[in-house]
Amino acid sequence: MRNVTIKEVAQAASVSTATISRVLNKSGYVSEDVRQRVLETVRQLNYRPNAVARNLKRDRTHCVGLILPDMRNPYFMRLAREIQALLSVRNYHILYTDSGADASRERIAINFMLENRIEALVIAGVGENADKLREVQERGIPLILIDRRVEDVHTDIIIDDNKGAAERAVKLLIDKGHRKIGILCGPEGISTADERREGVLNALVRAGLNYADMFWYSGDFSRSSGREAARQMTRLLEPPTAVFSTNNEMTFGLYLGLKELGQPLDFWEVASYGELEFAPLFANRLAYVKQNPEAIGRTAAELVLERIGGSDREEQCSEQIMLTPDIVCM
Amino acid sequence: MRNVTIKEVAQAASVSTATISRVLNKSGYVSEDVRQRVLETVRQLNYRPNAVARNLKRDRTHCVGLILPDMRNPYFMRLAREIQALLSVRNYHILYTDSGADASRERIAINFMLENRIEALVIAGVGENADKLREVQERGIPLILIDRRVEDVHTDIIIDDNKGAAERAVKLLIDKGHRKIGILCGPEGISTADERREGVLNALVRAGLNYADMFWYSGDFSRSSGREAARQMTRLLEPPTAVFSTNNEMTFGLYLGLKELGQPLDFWEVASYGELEFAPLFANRLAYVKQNPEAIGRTAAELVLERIGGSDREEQCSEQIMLTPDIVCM
DNA sequence: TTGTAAGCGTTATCAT
DNA sequence: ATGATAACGCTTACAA
Repeated sequence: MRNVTIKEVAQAASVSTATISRVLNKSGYVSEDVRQRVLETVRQLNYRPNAVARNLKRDRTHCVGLILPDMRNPYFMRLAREIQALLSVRNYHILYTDSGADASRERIAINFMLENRIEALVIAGVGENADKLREVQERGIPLILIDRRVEDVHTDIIIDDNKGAAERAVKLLIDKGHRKIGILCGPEGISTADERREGVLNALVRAGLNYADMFWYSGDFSRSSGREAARQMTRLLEPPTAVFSTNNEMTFGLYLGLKELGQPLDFWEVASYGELEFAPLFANRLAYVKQNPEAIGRTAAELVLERIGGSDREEQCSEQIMLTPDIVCM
Repeated sequence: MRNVTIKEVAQAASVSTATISRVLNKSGYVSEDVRQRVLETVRQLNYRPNAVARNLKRDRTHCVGLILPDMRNPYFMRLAREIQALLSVRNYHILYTDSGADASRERIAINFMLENRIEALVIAGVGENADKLREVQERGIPLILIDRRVEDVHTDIIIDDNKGAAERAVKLLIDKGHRKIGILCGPEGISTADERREGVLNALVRAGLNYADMFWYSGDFSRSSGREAARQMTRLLEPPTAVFSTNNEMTFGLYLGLKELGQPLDFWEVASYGELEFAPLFANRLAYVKQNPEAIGRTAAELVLERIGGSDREEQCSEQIMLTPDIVCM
């Protein structure tokens, strides 16, 4: 069954396409009986307007792009869900891509979205596509960074106080008396990783501890790198007595690693940046930085609507919205 | 910076729009020097073709719709990620909606997708929109059901052998000697819930056990209903000695409930339909039906491509692909 | 090898 | 209150 066009509806209802359009968009005047007749014909022919044509004509798509590094991470999905929920109320829809934390896939996704004339882009970027992101801006598309900064891109951003929170988390370990701490870092270049590392350093310095006394593990925010860290740290002659993991997936991996190694899960005092959903089930000796992905999502959605629908003053100031997460001890 | 149109590029390169189009699409003949000149101009003007216009003209959007009931459930997200990965290789993109297991939101999403002329729809439906789904089919859009059936909709479907797997899981509990089992059911009307319930009944009948001797809890596949089940079951004068939970979220909730009630996590022998990512960390007395969302995603993606690109024989047979999950004991 | 122009399905302006 | 009709930005016969 081919799709019916507005022209065919017009013919069937013996009115002009303009009238059909007016009825369907509730724009302009149309007499009640004609309106009824049109509506009836629309129903009979099961007419469904072609949004592609409408988008071309109106030069708006009601689509917002969303690019995230991993849709299996509940943190990002809670965030995504919140955005979607809020935008859908205003009849905006999401073109969603999982970049897999891969710069080239991210580029492809941005290009696709550009060609499809998304009206705004929300992205937790891998950090290497500053040029593309600037292009987005130059084309007048509101760009909203979430979770991570991108060097040389200046725009709205919604982000944790990564440094501060990491510092507090590590301080907590130090206050409990730990002097040798395993630090599981994320990939350099990702702003969250860098800032959290800075926070760690701050905490050490303030406590008069030595950088070199810690065990530094450089991971990639993945589960498997957390696992690997566990393996390495248990093998040390003098293993750390506590661990600070800079993201939730690595923390998860750390526990998986301990389990595989036959060690008890409370082998270390652990502090984690980011929550583990299942932590309440078993954890003791665990503290975590409680992020609020829903808040980020909500703020992002509001900002999108503001920027899209907003006034036409060309230069709006870009906002940096910083969230201060709590630290939760189990 | 307004978007440049093909016309402007043509002017700047002093050729016709047709030539630009030919260069960019590598279609038809164009001399090498003109080609170079065009490419250069395209670069200089930073021209980016308008996919909306192209889609209208070509009558294809390269978009596939995906509707899932909950993007926070890792099961669905693993599935979604796999679909996306495979489709993106063939330059297809995903229009993704979280229906929140809500029929009316699902309707809205389907309508939106219909208007936006998606080329195929993959959906784990709530079950109440058979009419809409049939409309999708009638419009010639390949429809692929995953995970759940929808009554009166006949099309490709990729699905677990829910009944068989549930039966085996319950048999396992019975074989271990359990005679009073708590059964955590999902919402009636959702095919997975219904089929798993059937599987349970089969297992009971085959073992000569009495329906009425079990504790039946009717939940909604959510974490909180699992929690509530734990509360009710521990309050019984004669609590069950084992539990079969018909989905992963309820199993999670069950454990959360136990924890809140101050009970040990191995209070019950548990069998769960669907995996808990963190189960390896603590679980004993847990068996689970190991689903394979990646396989479902992969199969769905392949089917989409086959249906879209496939030959034009109008009537292709619809396939029912049934996966047989293993049961894993921890 | 290149250009002209019709048309994709809408919306919106201008007549009437 | 309604109808013609010119766009929107592209692709693709068809001409040249």
